[in-house]
Formats: sequence, structure tokens, C-alpha cells
Amino acid sequence: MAVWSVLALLRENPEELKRHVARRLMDPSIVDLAYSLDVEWRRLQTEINELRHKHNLITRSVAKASSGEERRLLLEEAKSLLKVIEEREARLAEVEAKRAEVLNSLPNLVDDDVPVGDESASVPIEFWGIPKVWVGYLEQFRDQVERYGFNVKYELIDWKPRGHADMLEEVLRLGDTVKAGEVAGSRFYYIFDDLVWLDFALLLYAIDKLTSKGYTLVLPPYMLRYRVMSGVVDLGAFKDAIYKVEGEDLYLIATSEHSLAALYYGEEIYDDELPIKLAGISPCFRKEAGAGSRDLKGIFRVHQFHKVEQFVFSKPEESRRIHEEIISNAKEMFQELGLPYRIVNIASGDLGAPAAKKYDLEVWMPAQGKYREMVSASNCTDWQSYRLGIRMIRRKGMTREYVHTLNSTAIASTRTITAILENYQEPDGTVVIPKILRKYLEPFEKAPKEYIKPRTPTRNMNKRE
RNA sequence: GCCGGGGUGGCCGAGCGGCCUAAGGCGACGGGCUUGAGACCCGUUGCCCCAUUAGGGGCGCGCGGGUUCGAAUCCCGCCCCCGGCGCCA
Repeated sequence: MAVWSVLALLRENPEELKRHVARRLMDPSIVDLAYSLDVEWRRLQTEINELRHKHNLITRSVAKASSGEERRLLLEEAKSLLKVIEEREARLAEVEAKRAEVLNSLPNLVDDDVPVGDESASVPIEFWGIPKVWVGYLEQFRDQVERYGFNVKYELIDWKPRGHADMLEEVLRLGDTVKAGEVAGSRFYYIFDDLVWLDFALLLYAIDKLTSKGYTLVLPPYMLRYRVMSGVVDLGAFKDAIYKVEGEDLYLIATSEHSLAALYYGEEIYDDELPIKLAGISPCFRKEAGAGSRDLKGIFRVHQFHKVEQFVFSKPEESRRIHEEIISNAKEMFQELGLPYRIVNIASGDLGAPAAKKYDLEVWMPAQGKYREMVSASNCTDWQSYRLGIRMIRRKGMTREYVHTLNSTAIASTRTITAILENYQEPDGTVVIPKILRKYLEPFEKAPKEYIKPRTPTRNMNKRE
């Protein structure tokens, strides 16, 4: 009754499924393999069912056997039948394992709205705000806007803003990635005082926003078992993103999305309980193994950060609407934070296996002269729920199908801080604190309120007063 | 971590090698009765395979193995819950 949409298409129209896979720039021959394994799996299952049926009939008659001789013959027959069943079952187990592996490597279907191609095919569909554009970046700014047929108002500035990494270590002197590198490795960081306050203020702001919209606040497990983790991420993520705890069947979450998706692991949800909207808060741990030397400086791309995440379980027919809703929530927050952004409809080749459609929210970074990803909002349809065994029961008719899951960043702390350091920077290096955050800093005596001021160099980085 | 008790269908709860084809109850869903609801009566109520009109079959008692012709029932490993001890923020 409940059939995973990808499996349904595999059986009904494998050629169409191939086109979906091809749109992701993956090898569609995996579909042929999945198809033949599925057919073979079903054939074997039918065969074994028939053999078992025979065996069951014999077994039931043993107890009623009228004579010792009849009983002996029945036992003999049952035993020989068992041998055949055993052999077939071994074969089934083999095929079944292979089939599961191949099915699990199938990506989600691609939504019709998704532009087809590699990452260069991703299209900005909306711009907001008035970016500060340094004269030296004017040309490349225009290219990032006009190429897509947009006309965006900007504020031209004649001084070049310092990059967030320089702000951190040289201007504000509130971060130390050198020492962190020495004691933990590259992509780790220490941040201090005002930036820590800012980190928490951002999280509080996101929590405040989402809970006021009816999202349930969740502090989830930071580690999950393999079988759960493999339901929420694709195989590539294990290699490039996920840390494992040595000697335990536990993996550190790369986002609270993983734990939130797992909240209904193996459960059924009645349709009248949906949608279930969650706001998760957690640290996120990422290996960033596939990142090479990209964004090595500063705290844009790091092994650990805090994030408030939106996660929704929805009825299938509502997931597209909710996808728009969660990206809108993110837009609202970045508008209130006063960070100029664009929304990008991510191309099929860059989606990631779980997502049928994905929007990124990218903030203009004045010191880099580029829009950079701050938020990623995905509609995973039934890809995760199939793997996690999370189904929906429709009251009307009591029919079962897989729920849809959606996720979106609300605020990722360190990354948003980098955007603030560049966008709220003044020529003398002062950073203005976005007004919306001030009420979250107000209760704390030592928290900054309006500005973060540059600090004069001291001989010893460890003495920060 | 150690000792003891326990995990049965959506929920409660019987069963402790073969009439378990998992009793009984509650709930839910469908139908009957009713102007409507309730009460009442009947049916359905997990997963998979084949056939899809009716149906046929297999599997399923925390998870995974094992013993047996036959396992919810016996054995082993793991997970989780409750109580006690220990340890700890």
C-alpha cells in the first residue's frame, strides 16, 4: 500500500526513472541494475513462498499422523524440502542485500521545477536588499545579477571591507584559528567575548522567531546509530561529512536535521497530526573532507558550529507549499538581520541525493564580492521517510503512505557571523550589531549592545582585555 | 558498569513447543440502524509476494542468530525500559 515513489517509478516506468537520475548527472545504468534485482527478488520470493506453503502443510499434518510410519515419511519429506528452501533462501538473502544496497543508492526523483545541469545551471530567482559593493567588485557584482536578468539597487563604496577572517584575528581580535589549528586542526576555531554573545544572540533570535510561528523547540541527540544515520544522509555524506565515534555504533550529527528526521523513526503518523513543525538547536559536526582547501581561512567553513534548523513532516500534497514556507521563514530572518541576499534554485546536478528540490539563500559578502550560501532549504519528499520507515495514515480509509520531510537552516551561527562582520563593517573596522539582535543581548551585563569595536594589538593574543 | 524484573498488533492484555490461523478488551476505519450523533449490530484493522475482479500464499510476538519436521513459547548475542547498587556533571 505504501510504496516509495522511486520504487514505484522503477517498476512502472524505469525509463522515466533513468531520466531523473541522468538529470543529476549520475550514471543511469544503476536503474537497470535496480530493475533486474527487483524482478529477481520478487521471483525468488514467490518461489520460496510456494515451497514454504508446501512445507507448512506437511508440518501441520505431522501432529495428526495416524501411524508411526506415516509420521516418519512426513518428517522425511519435510526435511528434504527444508534443504531446498534453505538453498533458495541463501540465494534470496544475497539478492535482497544487493537489491537493498542498490535501492539505497538511488537518489530522489527530481522536481519538475529544478533547472537541469551542473552547479552553473543553478538560477537565482529573487534578490533582496541593497548590497554594499566596493568599486573594485562592481563588475563582478553586476555579472552575478544581470546575467540572470535582474536589476538590483546597490550602494557603491570606495573602501574595501576587510574579509571576515581578518576582522576576526586582526581587527576585532576576537578569534584565534591558529591556536585552534595547533590543538585541534584546521577548520577549528576559538572565538571570544562579543562574538560568542553574537553567536548565542543569533540562535536565540532564530528560536524566538520559529517558536512564535508554532514550531516546537527541540534539543536532540547529537549522535545517532548507523542504521538511523544511513536513513537520513546519502553514502557520500558518510565519507565527506560524518564523524564516527570510535568503538561505538555512533555518529556525530552534521545537523540537527538528522536527529529531527529520526524523531519518528519506524513510526506511523495520522494525517490529522500533520504537519509537524520542529525547530532544532544543536552543534553540527562536519568533516568537510570533500572541501579541499576551499574557505580555509576564518570560520566560514568549519568542523563545528551551532545551528537552528527547521524541520517539517508533512502530507505529500502539502510539501511543496511547506517548502516555500520554510524558505520564506529564512528570508524573513535575513531581512530582519538586514543582510542582502538572493535565493537560488539549485540545479539538478548539485542537489544531493535526498532532495527533490532545493533553495539556497546566499548573502552578499562585500569583502569577497560574491553571494555565499547561508541557508539551504530542501524538500526531501519521501526519500528519508522511506529509509526511516516513517509513514502517514490517512484517517479516511486508513491507508498508509510515506510522509514527506523538509528541512531548512534557520540560522547557522558562525556563517551568519561572517556575513555580519562583512556587511556591518564600517571603514574604521567597527562592526554594528544588527538591531534585531539587540534585545537578545540586552539582559547580559557584559554583552555588546550596539557595536563591536576594533581592539588595539597586544603582544600576547592570550591576553584579550 | 554490576545484580534483579521486563519488552506480545495503534493501545491494554492472555498465551510459556503443534487446535496460535496470536484469545479478549479498547481505539480507529468501513457498513447497517438513525433526521444527525450516541448506544447497538456486522465487518476490517501489520509487512511482503503472486493475481488484481474475487482471491491465494508467505512472514510477523524488542532486534539478530541458533535448536526443531514445527518456536511468541527453548538457547545465544545485542538494544531498550523499570527497580537496586556503584560512578559522575
